[in-house]
Amino acid sequence: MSRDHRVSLKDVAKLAGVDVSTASRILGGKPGQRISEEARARILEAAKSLQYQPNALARALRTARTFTLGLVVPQFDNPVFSLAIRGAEAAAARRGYSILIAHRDPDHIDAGTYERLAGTHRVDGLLAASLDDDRNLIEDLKAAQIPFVLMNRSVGTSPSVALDTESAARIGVEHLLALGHRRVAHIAGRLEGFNGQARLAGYYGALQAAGLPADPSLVEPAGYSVEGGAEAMRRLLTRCAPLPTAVLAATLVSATGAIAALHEAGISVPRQISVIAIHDAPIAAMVYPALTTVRTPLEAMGASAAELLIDLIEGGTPEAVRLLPPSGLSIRKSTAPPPLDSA
Amino acid sequence: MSRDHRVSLKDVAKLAGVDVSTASRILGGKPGQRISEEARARILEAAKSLQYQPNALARALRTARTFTLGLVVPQFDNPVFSLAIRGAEAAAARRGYSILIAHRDPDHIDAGTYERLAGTHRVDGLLAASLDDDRNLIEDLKAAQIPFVLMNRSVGTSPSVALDTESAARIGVEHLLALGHRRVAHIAGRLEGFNGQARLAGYYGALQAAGLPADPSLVEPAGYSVEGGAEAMRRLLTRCAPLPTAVLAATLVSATGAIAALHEAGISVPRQISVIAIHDAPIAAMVYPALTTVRTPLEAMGASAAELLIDLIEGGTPEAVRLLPPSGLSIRKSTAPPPLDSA
DNA sequence: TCTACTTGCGCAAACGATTGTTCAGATCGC
DNA sequence: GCGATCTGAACAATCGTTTGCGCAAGTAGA
Repeated sequence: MSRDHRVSLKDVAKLAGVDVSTASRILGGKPGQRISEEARARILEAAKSLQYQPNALARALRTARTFTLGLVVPQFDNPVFSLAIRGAEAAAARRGYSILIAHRDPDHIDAGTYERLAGTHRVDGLLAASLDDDRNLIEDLKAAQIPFVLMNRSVGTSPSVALDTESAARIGVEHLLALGHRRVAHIAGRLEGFNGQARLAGYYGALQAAGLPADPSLVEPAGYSVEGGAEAMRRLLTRCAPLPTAVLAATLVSATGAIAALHEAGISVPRQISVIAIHDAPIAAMVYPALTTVRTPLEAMGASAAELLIDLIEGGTPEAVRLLPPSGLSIRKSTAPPPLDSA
Repeated sequence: MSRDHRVSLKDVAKLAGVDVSTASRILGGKPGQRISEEARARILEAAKSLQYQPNALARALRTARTFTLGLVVPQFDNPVFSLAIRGAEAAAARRGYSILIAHRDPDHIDAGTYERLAGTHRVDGLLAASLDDDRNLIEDLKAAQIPFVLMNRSVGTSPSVALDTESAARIGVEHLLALGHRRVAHIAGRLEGFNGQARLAGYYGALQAAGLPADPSLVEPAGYSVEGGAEAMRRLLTRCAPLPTAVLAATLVSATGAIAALHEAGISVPRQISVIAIHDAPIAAMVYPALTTVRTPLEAMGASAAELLIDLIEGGTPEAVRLLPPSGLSIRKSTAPPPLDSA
């Protein structure tokens, strides 16, 4: 691992007394090569004694394969994405790929990010996580014929791995209904996006299945920030005539904002109003009261996206659109039966 | 950006009617080249019309410079590291570098991670974030003569960017003292590590400066998990004869655990016991009561580490060990004057 | 007008691998 | 014993750049 004279195939070949091409066939080549046992042993021996490490650059230049995946995320400090990154990195590593990360400011449209990754760095494929549906981007990637997988959302038939947010929302509402709640509000993300739509469907679906009316005045968009969640909660508190007894929050982040707003208003969680959030992460246990959540497989989403992308790159014709089901509830302290006088 | 026939320097040169070497000198070379204005214009024009993007692989092969930094982190889903990653990515991008990430399981010692990055991927340098001092690793990197920068800790004179945790701890304690507290406990991380030592020094330093005794029974190690923080708080509650009226927690995570334990014990925060934490992130505002924190420049740490590494790579002889001072307090709801009867 | 620079650019050799082709020697059938 | 076949390994081109060197033309000085 000395820097000044990195050992190359040439050194290995010289030591083993063979041509570099022969060394290459043993060390890097496909298995079906005709090489004598004797030479193979000498080459392996030489490679080991010199601590040979192939130069990925040279190999990539020749073969046009970098074994590198480009990962574009809108925010690193969102648990949804950090867990997904971790899953993707692990899965990629298992299959011999590395990950080149790039940040993409969601507000500042900049297709250059993808082009730099694909054109200059020659990544083999792109993992695109984003908060909203970006149809232009998808068209560009398709036109460029570069393998890509969408993460955290699904658009048309483009390859993607997303969460089954509809089921997650349904499960969340069902838990509240099982506790006895009949008036359940929904603090949504953005209603128009892929996940926003799915949550809404799950929320209404669960209510209807229980024979409850779908009341749009109980739904309040909040975006994906703490403050957004708090404001949405305040709006619900002032607007709703009989207050809801429970709330389904789109994400951990908006749930915590909502809880803060309830504290401010002097409303006890869960005694007066229960709160359940979609997604689970360590921070759910850290807020007060600890949040009951619907567990979603964030890490698996990253892993699955990486797997799918690699399958795509390596030429399989894999199933293209995956939706990962939630993996159950983490019942903590923020949900309870409704107050007795609410009936 | 079509895939099948990527445009190379040869294409540009042909279109401009010059040799590839000439095109290279204009497009990639250093500024001080002797080229006619006329040729330069033709080449630039050709490059633009063909949408030429240089192949970083080929360039790297020739120049032995990849303009890529390897970033090794022990956990992606820790706010300390996700913010640092974001800072590092942004700073690197500003200087034309990309970041290749690798996870390194802190429990599973595996030097291979670094070797793969340096040997196979040929990154220009390594950004090493870790939870504990890893002297072997440092020796290896030094021996390999590969530029590296330690993040979030400092060991000897190795290049590093860490937080001035000692000042952070001191500032935290000073805030508590200013509110009138005289009996301040410390929920520490791990006492032996770089940051653990620094926090302890800051904590004792502030107490001594105020003429207060240094009482080791008020210091309780907790590790870096929510549950660790809770257990440490419980131990303090049972052990300390007059209870402390305030607590300095090593991190956001242990602070939330501590608060949970206080809630369980029926102790009101901040009325009976104040809590202040080191580090600041959105979740600080989300716990109840909202945490007062000492703000530390996590994103700047990542950025500064990347900057320093790039300086190192590009041959400057920059100041090697940086300690970033905290940037003040975020005073929220978890600190208040001590109860009147505590004096 | 002749030498001596300067200028602008092309030639060709790298960088470190992969891979199609060639080629010498061994093996085989007859 | 001789041509055909097979085997194992070397030869050489190639991927897309960068860069030392040399060469022709132009310019200047004497």
